[in-house]
Amino acid sequence: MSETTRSRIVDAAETLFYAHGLRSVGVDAIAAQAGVTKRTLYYHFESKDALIAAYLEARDASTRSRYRDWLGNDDRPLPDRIESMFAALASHAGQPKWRGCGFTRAAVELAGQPGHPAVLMAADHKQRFEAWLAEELERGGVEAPQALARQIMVLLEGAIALMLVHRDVSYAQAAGEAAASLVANGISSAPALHRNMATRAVG
Amino acid sequence: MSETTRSRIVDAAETLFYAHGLRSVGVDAIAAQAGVTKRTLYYHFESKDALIAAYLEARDASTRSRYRDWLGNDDRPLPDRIESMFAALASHAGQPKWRGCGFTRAAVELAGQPGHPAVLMAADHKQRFEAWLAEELERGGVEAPQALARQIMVLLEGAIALMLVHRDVSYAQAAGEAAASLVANGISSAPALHRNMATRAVG
DNA sequence: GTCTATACACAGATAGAC
DNA sequence: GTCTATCTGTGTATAGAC
Repeated sequence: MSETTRSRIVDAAETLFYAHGLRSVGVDAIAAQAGVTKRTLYYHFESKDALIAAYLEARDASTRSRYRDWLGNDDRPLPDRIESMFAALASHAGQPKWRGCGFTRAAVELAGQPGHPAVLMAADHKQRFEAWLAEELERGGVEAPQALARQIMVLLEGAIALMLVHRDVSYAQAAGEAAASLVANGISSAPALHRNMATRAVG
Repeated sequence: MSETTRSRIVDAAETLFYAHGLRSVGVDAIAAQAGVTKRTLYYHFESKDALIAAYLEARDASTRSRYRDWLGNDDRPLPDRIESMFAALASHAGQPKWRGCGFTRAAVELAGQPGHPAVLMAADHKQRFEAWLAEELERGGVEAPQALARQIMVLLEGAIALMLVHRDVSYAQAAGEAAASLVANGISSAPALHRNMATRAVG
């Protein structure tokens, strides 16, 4: 079947691109991993760039649904849900095969080519993610959901980058505590309900 | 002179590696940019990896001194100084040639080779940076300087990554406001002195 | 649709003259 | 110390048979 061949190629591309990066992986390696020849790969994909696009498109939905699971849908307080999301990220990042965010890494690798399709796809993904976060925050009763979503994005992104550099998942915990504090302070402006941010942040 | 030739090569490497990435730039291009031949380049550097190391070493001191300038040394309140640092980052990131953090980008490009010297240099640089931040926070009277320095690192790193992806410097502003709030709350635990984080964060 | 074989450019690195 | 010329591997992509 053509569909299964194509999907095998995409699976191989996902595995190798995420593990080693875009430029480090050649189409030879992807074809070999998929169990086909280069010629077959080029029958299904016009170019390596098209394969990169297919790789990122496959990751988009799965990544967002993963974070949806991490945030959860229960009736717990929103700050706790946010902190749980960061805790799940830390656990995920501790796995040996974890290599950060595939979208950010693609944008970084192609930073010299701002118009590259993969860079645009990365920006779209991040924007959709941020919009989803804002929706969740709004449903949770946050006063300024968009501004807060942006700050949580920064914390997520920074934690991922530093966990990748240092191989130390504690950055996600520090980020999660900061995020939870921001959310807690954004839900109610009554002073009595404010958590002590310094205490939480130091945790 | 041998020294000037070598430094011309390093300058060329800095320009090209930062602009286009490590793997995208070949030694041919660096030699051409430096005005020497490949053979001369290989007389001064054992390998491309050695050249990459020289590139990162040259960036280490300059990057840290740049942030030192941005933070300033005056007697303004620490939260304002931190926010100024993020504002300066935003201004810097708005320049057309800006391409994010060279160290993070190196670590990302080489994520598939965790033991690579450049990855270790990136980790060292980040660690030194974080230690410097902690010192400054401690001098500013912050209660938990190390934990706070780590959170500010996360905010810096995340802002840089998202500015690179979106080409939108407002992420640095959002991060700066969050950082200033964290610092303000970390200086004094007296409730009356706590800034309203939500108000600041939305700004 | 999938194969074998190959074109063509460019990568990092080296030989040996001057 | 710097040059011209070259080696060898690998990169993306293609020709043409089956």
